[in-house]
This record gives sequence, structure tokens and C-alpha cells, in this order.
Amino acid sequence: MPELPEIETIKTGLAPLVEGQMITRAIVRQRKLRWPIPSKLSKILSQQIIHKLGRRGKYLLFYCDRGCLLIHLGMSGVLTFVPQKTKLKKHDHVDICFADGSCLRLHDPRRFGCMLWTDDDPLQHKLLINLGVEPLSKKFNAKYLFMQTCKRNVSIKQLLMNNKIVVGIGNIYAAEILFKTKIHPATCANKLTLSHCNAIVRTTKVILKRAIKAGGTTFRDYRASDGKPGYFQQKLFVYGRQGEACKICDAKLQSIILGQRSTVFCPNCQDRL
DNA sequence: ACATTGACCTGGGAGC
DNA sequence: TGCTCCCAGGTCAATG
Repeated sequence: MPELPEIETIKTGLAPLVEGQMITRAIVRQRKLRWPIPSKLSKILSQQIIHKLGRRGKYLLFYCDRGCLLIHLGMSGVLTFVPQKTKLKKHDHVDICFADGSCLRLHDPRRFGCMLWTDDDPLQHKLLINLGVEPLSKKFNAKYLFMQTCKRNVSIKQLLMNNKIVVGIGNIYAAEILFKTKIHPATCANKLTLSHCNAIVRTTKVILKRAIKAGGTTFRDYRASDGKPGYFQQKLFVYGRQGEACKICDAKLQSIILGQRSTVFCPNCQDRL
């Protein structure tokens, strides 16, 4: 389940491998992803050079000669850089083939991801234009978050996962951020003070940066592997640990459902306001 | 304008 | 063993 740190890690790892590559064709074996892959994708991409990789939220951007390829990995998407002759596995949906015999291969069992093309500025694309601020940018600050929380009647956990407000924070990091800031995930957003918002913002940046660093180390060798990053699992305090002991106070971690998503927290460390 | 719910999809685990 | 059921998750569209 790639969240922002994983996508950033993938971008960093992939950039030196694909930037400057000439695309010869694309092989699409399964078009039905979150949205259908354009039927003329191979024709569009043929003879284009990938100049630069980018990222916006959880979207990977491949800037080419005449437009941009947008890739979202959904829940289960994996990109690998392999020789074109590499044996196919189930759910290997797309190969973007390069002139040197290598290819970028998209594998996505659950098909929640997407691969789309735009001729124009990708940031103006329908799916990207309404995205919220980048959590590692200066726009994500206490004042901004407070402005958002003030007027909203949802749990702070749901707000953090709302990509119209801030992008890239999914179920894993939302839980971890709220644990670190000692805020109960069900706390109504409009109960938070500016000071709480400041703590959330600073913690978010620390945790995401640390995860990017960890992802970088576990991901270095992904060229040969299936590319699954480690989610710096040893460093998770609450996610996936319901019923286990809190690493800080030893209380039993609890799980609740917020916005149809399971949410783990420590009933002792995290106060509800 | 905001909040909520359903839909999409497969693999893996639990339970029988 | 094999079946069924349920869960995981991101995010958009439709509905309230």
C-alpha cells in the first residue's frame, strides 16, 4: 500500500533508470485498471523520450516529449525496471519498452491503480487539479491546517487522509502521526487548537521524511526484486498492531472504524479532546 | 460546501 | 481439502 514515502522512493529509484530512455512501444495486457488505459497508449508513447520524473500526491509523473504519463499505484501496484524478456507473472499488466531492451513493468493484482496520458500540463489534469497541499511543502503549516480543521465536522484522522486537504497520507501514516502527537484519532477536527495543528504538522514532516529515508534503504536493490518497500515496519507504533502492547505504556492497543477504515490507537497515550 | 456511502478488485486468512 | 466469508486499502462518483 504505497503512500507518499513509498511513491517518493520509487521516483528516486526509478529516475536514473528511465530518464533519457527512448520508448519503443508499450505492451498492454490488461486495460481495465481504475480507469481504462488509453487504447492508443503504445502509439502515443512510441518514439518519445522520458525526460523527467515527477510526483504529485501519490501520482507518478513521467514527462515525455509531447505530454506526460500519469501512473497511480492504487493499493497493490508495483513498478519494476527489468529486461523485456523477463518472465511474466500474473497481473503484469503493462510493459513500457525502451530502445536498450529494458522495460518498465506495471504489476497490480487489485487494479486500483491507473495509467493515463495527458498532452498538457499534468498538474492541470482533472485528477490532479483539486489535490490539496504537499505535506512536505511550506504550504502545509499549522495555520493552514487550523483553517481546515476549524470548519470541519469529521475526525482528525479522516481529515488527514482527505487528499483535497493534504495529499499522500494514508491509513498507515495517519495512525502513526496521531499516536506520536498523542491525539485520539476520533477527535473531531474542529476541537483542535492551533497548537495541536502545529504538533501534527511537525510530526507529519518528521515521520514522512524518516519513512522516505528508510524506504530508500530497503528499496535500493529493487531492480532485482519485486519492489516492495519495507514501510519501515519496525518503526510502526500502532498500525497493524491492534491487541498488542503499546510500545510506550504497555496498554493494549485498540481498533476502531473511522470513515470505513480500521484505525489503531493507544487508549492510554492518546487523549480525546 | 460538506459529509457519507458504494464501487472497484484480488489475495490471504479465518472458520467450518 | 475446499468452500465461503471477510478484510485490506485509495479515491472517485453518487447521494444525502
